[in-house]
Amino acid sequence: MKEKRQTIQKGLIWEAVSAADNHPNAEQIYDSIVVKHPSISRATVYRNLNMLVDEGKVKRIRVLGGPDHFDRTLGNHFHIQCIECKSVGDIEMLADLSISADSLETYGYELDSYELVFNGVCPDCKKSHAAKVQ
Amino acid sequence: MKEKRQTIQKGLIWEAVSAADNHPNAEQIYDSIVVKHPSISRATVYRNLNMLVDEGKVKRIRVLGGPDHFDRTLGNHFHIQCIECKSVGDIEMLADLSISADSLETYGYELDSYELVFNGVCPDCKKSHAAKVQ
DNA sequence: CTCTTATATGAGAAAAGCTATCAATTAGGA
DNA sequence: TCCTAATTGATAGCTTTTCTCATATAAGAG
Repeated sequence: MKEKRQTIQKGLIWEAVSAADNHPNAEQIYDSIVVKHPSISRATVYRNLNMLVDEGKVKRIRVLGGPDHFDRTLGNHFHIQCIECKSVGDIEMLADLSISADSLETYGYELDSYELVFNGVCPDCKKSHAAKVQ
Repeated sequence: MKEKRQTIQKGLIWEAVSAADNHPNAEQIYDSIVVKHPSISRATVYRNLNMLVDEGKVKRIRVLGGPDHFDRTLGNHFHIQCIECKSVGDIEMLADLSISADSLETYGYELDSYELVFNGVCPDCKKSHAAKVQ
């Protein structure tokens, strides 16, 4: 009795996250699937995203005042969210936080994960500001 | 017509955040105030916490799967949350992220803030594990 | 000190995001 | 093909936070 069945839905959700060039949230993933597979439920999307996160195949990106975003885990990088349009972009590894993470043991904690998210104004939104000011 | 009135409630909320040695969430702040000032409303607590965050007097700590926590901003430090008991602790500055932050401009972003949260098991929860296993 | 009025509050409804529940469906081994 | 536990879809429910609006109040004007 192994357990962990492969289902159509699981496949579609994994595809949707993998294919996305942005960092979609659960609703956006649902939207992208429901066109081709109208019977899919939001609950299934949330459930499977959680599974993928638990399995380490997908990273959950928690942002200020909005739904979680999801990212196929491909190497070490951080994220930056635009505080205006809410889009999420990638930031290449800037600091080696794994070193910092190790020293956490001096605090008596057993480290599980860490999350670094930058907040700023993206190039596009900066541009539209300039347009408005003129 | 300046505008930004000082109220009893504002004072109480600021006091509550300042006095707390842990990193309370909105509900805990409400609870600590309501004993002495029973008429205070949750809405007022949320409203004023948001103001304090906007003014930079208080830092919002966003954690996985739970309410935001709040911390009086005192110098540069990060946070670590126990993934079991949900308590939030302080971590002294381990890496100079302001340097990393500067280089974000190469991405065309205008940086506003960043947030680094570690997730792990706190000393107390580790202890109770050990107790159970034996 | 009183009047004025725009800001702030309190109470509760509502929104947003996510999880729980459960009957019906289905993957996949026997 | 059959069996059965895992999974799904639908929806209710929960948690956290914001919104709405009538009422109360801070603080400047007179």
